[in-house]
Amino acid sequence: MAGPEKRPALTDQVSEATTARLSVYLRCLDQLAVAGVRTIASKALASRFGLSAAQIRKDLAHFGELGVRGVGYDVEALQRHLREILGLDRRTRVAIVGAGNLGLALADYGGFRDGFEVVALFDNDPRKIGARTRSGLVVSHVAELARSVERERIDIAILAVPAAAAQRAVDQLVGCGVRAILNFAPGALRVPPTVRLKSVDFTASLETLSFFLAAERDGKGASR
Amino acid sequence: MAGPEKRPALTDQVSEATTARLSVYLRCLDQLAVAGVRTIASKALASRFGLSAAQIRKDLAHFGELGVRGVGYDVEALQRHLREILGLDRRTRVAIVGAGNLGLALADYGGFRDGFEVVALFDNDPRKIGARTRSGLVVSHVAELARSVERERIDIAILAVPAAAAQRAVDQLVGCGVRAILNFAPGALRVPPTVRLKSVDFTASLETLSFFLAAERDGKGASR
DNA sequence: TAGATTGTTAATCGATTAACAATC
DNA sequence: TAGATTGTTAATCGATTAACAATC
Repeated sequence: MAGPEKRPALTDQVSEATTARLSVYLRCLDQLAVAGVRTIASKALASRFGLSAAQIRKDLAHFGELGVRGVGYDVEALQRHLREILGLDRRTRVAIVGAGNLGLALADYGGFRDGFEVVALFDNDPRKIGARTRSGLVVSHVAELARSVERERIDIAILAVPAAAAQRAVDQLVGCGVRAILNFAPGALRVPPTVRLKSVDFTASLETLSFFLAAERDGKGASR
Repeated sequence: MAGPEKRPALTDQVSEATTARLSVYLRCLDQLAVAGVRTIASKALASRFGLSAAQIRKDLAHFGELGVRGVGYDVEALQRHLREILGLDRRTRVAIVGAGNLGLALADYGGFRDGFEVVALFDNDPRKIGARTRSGLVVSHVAELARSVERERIDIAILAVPAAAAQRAVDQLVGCGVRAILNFAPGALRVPPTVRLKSVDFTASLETLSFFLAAERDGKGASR
């Protein structure tokens, strides 16, 4: 006799690629809602980005029957669903580690979705401690990290330190109990399997473009 | 009788994923070289990040016989090869469009590889024109874009404008003949097939992390 | 020669796309 | 009912991994 059905965890079923697309779908729905569109078909949605309608339907189907056959998706309802799926229906408290150019820019960046609040900013350079961002956030010393993560109930840490300092900073964050890290430092980082690390390696992205330019220059270029 | 062998373009053979990894390999080799390591096996290299040795060998094999059987890869030689493959053996001239927090931070960011030079910075806000970054770069009006792209021989444009302005800016860049764009604005963008667009959507990455936290909270969380 | 490690081919895995029955 | 479009299953495609012959 079989044991009780153990449904596989949602995060195991849903690929990283799918998850990343959910954000893009939501952003598009926001535009549609503003434009007064009430209902949209996967095909119409697909034509807005370069994706296939089947992929959109499959991505969304992970989370239940979100559409209506013969009709399409209700824009507002799907917005609400995606917001909830992405955890955007609650406040997410963010700490930024690294108060250099990038860390400061991210602290004042206006493009995060409602719900994300940058509540702490750290650096290890004594000269930066106590400085204020334009939005009034004060730079704290990383020695305060553990205390702050607990008191401020940090959900996600954004890492904006130089590559050479990144692994140590990650280790500190993990030691403080941070479960999710968005890393802007280039290069590979190690985290224990319980911690989610997502890296935004824009230097590598830039070098990818450089690769394509070099290949085209050499006449080995793409034909696309 | 068959026509002359038409070798498929290098950029068609090599996947985007492979290309992105080349940067990471190179960064690792730089560390090894500094540490005085002369030779490294794919297996040892793999253990440094979470990748498999087979994948590294396969990635590198796209570009010729870069290793020595029975021995491994010569660190310095592989460094040189990767630099050349990635086009890092020449200067790459970069323009940044958008002089907000992020654009200014990127203009002064110290982490780009040698060879990348930020030579121009644009905005459409008259109040920002003429301002100087810490490194002395002057903000120009986007109306100057076409002239500047030609005169400054811009290779790559970095887009750091708000989401709402991104598509228009992309269209302008494309109109000016820019062939490669690194985009930091969230959301989907359209470019003609001749232009390489690489997006760094860190807001989507942040929302991905938020998704995992939400899933774990609901007990649907990952088991990994 | 024996041991090690590559480059490459074959097997596996996962993600995307196509097709279609279900159903509004 | 006819037309449209979903959710889902099957087919395709591509990328990763495993295996091994080549060779230092």
